[in-house]
Amino acid sequence: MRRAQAREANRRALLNAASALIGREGAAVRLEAIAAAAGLTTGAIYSIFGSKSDLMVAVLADEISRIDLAIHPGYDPALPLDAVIDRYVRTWITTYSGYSKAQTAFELHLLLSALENEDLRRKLAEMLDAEIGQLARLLENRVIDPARPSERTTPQQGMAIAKATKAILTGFGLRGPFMTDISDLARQSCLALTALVRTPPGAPAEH
Amino acid sequence: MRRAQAREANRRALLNAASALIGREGAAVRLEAIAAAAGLTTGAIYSIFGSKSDLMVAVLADEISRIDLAIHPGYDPALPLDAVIDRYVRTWITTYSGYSKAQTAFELHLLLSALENEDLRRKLAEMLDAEIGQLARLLENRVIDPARPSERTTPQQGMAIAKATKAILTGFGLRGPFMTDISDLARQSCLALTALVRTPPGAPAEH
Amino acid sequence: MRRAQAREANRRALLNAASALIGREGAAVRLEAIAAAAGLTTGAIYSIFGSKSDLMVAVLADEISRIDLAIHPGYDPALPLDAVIDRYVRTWITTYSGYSKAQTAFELHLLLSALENEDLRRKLAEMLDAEIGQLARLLENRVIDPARPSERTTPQQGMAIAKATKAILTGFGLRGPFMTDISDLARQSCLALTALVRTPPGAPAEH
Amino acid sequence: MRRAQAREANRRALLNAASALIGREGAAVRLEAIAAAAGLTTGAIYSIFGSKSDLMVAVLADEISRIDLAIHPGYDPALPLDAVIDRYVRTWITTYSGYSKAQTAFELHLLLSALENEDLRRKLAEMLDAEIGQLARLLENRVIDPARPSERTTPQQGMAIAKATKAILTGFGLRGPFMTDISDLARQSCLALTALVRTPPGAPAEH
DNA sequence: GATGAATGAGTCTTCATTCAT
DNA sequence: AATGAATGAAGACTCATTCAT
Repeated sequence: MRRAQAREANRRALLNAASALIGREGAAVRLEAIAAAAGLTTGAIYSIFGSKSDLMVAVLADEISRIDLAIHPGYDPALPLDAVIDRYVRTWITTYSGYSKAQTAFELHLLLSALENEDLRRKLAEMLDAEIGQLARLLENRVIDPARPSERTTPQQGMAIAKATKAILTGFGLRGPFMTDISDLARQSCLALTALVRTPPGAPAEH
Repeated sequence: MRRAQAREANRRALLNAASALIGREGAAVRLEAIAAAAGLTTGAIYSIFGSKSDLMVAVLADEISRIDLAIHPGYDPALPLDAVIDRYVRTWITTYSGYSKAQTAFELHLLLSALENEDLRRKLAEMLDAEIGQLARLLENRVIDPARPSERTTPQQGMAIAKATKAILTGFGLRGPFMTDISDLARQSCLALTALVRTPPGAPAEH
Repeated sequence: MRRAQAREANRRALLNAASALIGREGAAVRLEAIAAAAGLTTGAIYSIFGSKSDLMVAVLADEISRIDLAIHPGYDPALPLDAVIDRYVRTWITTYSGYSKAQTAFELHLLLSALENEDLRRKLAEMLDAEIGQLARLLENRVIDPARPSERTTPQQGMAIAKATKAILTGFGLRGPFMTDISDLARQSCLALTALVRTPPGAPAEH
Repeated sequence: MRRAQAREANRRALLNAASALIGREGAAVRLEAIAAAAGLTTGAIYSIFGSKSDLMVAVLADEISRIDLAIHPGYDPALPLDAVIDRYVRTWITTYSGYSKAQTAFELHLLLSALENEDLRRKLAEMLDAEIGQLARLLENRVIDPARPSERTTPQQGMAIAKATKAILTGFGLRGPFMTDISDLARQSCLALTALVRTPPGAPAEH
């Protein structure tokens, strides 16, 4: 029994070390560095994970479950659409501006690994889907225009705005290190996205 | 004089070969493969570009200017804002859907390198700025609402929409490999961004 | 424990192989050749020495200690100064005449590297100091003139002769490839250096 | 005729550039660097010298003739042996302490090249022989012991001391960068070498 | 006679992976 | 189960040399 515990502890140590080092140095970290940071040797990685790529998958899976744990609680159902978005984006901006370059780098590395590894790709796709789903649920059944309180977002509309919002935030996030202050524009852009579900006086142009 | 032409032809051949191979195999392509595909040798790459990483930067710059070329051939100044955006996004989608996973990966690689290398960061920032500037110029002085033809986008407004548009396209581009068909949503989202400059009947919510 | 022994054996094998090949082909030997001659692979060299240049330093240190080992096995304390020198020089000549041109070249290479690399310079300086120190200890407290057995070399005198002896041997060694047979002259010159500590009937000329 | 002059000028420029760069960077200088320093291109080197190694030979030959030009004039024939040596060594020390590391490096490079190229070796051997011959002539027919003015050095003795002196100075010269102040010891050691031709009261020990 | 663009062989170095202990 | 020494394939980069202009 104690054997199994020790092994689990080693697994954890390696996972943490890997996560930290990937954030700092990228996916090209040497296994020896990870092992050393965990107080072990490369052999242990092979004993526990089988290969570098398997270790990477494990790190991603671990990261995903960690994020899931930190998920945001429901907002007041009475809030109108733009208020929800505004709140969400403000939270995102706050969180993101606290992000170090290293963390951004870490996510890019994960994306990259996922692009090169079908297993990872699927896992990441699931994770992103779940994330979007959560936001979509937050955005559905919301009053769009306070003047017409009966008109509320459908689940499909919630999903559409969720996807667009996530996309624009991703875009601003990545371009952040290359531009000057974007937080205001990011917020206003997200609010502008509510136009996706606003029926203008004229005609909505579907393709 | 023919010497310079030959060199330029070689440069082009290398750029094309590199672009194609990176699209197929990712940024890890061997220089020898690129050189061979261009009918040259690795030495030529060093003679012309100086190093692998410099070649990469050149490829990216070339890629960007290629997209720009495909897009900006002078739009009719009479087109209203949303028509210009619609056209721009359609072109982008066409170009981008021809993009392979590997090409996306290539861009991520460059972003990452740029995060770790101040020189590269600056270069990339410049390129992105220029890119946005071009789009901004396309979007300025456009009729916003056909009903009020005298009201046109200011340069500041053009810049704001350009930034937001680029961000959202970046976001959709990156998330593409992990989502199903996003082209319609991408287009509509971009159009929704025109809300950034539309004066709603009610009150504009500045922070 | 056997692991450490095996590693040490590999270290030795690489050192010997390197020494032999450098003697035959010069400092430009390929690492692969050295590794192969030792029945190992290039990776082993990096595992054990870290780099080619570190291997080179190790070879030199080994070479020096080998000569020292061959020479200093405790000379009889009763031997007078000139006998010790005579013996020392004879050993040196024997060792050195086994030296190939390439080995001389190897030492020149190291000297050069040391002139261009402060780290190496210090290391080499230490090694040379130690070498001289050993010889100096061999030469101190020796009877200078059998007729006056109570008069013995001081440590300072031992050091002076050691330095001069080493210098002249270095000189003869380097000039060897460009001159015909110098061994007799080398030996006699070293003996002549004892004049440094012999009180001539007349006056000692200090500067 | 002007063609030939231009070519000769280019030859000189390349020779000078090569000499300077070898002194600074060693024999591993790239031809392009030499050519650039001479305001030409690598092709010119091949046109004029044929190959890198041929250029090296030409540089050495040039260097030799330059040194020959700077040769020292005869000393007063009445000076006794040790005075001549003393004077010679003092001059050497003065000259040598003005030597830059680069110059020492340059000579080492020449030695090295000579060890690897039979042509160069022969040329250098000739040069060194000539040098020693000159010193030998300076040292022959000199009074050894002022008390016995009729006893003078034979040509053979002059040659022997010359060889030994040159050797010890070479040795001290090379070890200079690795030791602290050696000038006094160098001078005294050279004077001690006169013991080679001094008949001690006892018996001279020939092998 | 000089140019300079391209060649291409030559080598060091890295690092995931294996396996005897 | 972990160690850690050795493997060995992979690849970037250098630079003397060639040759069409």
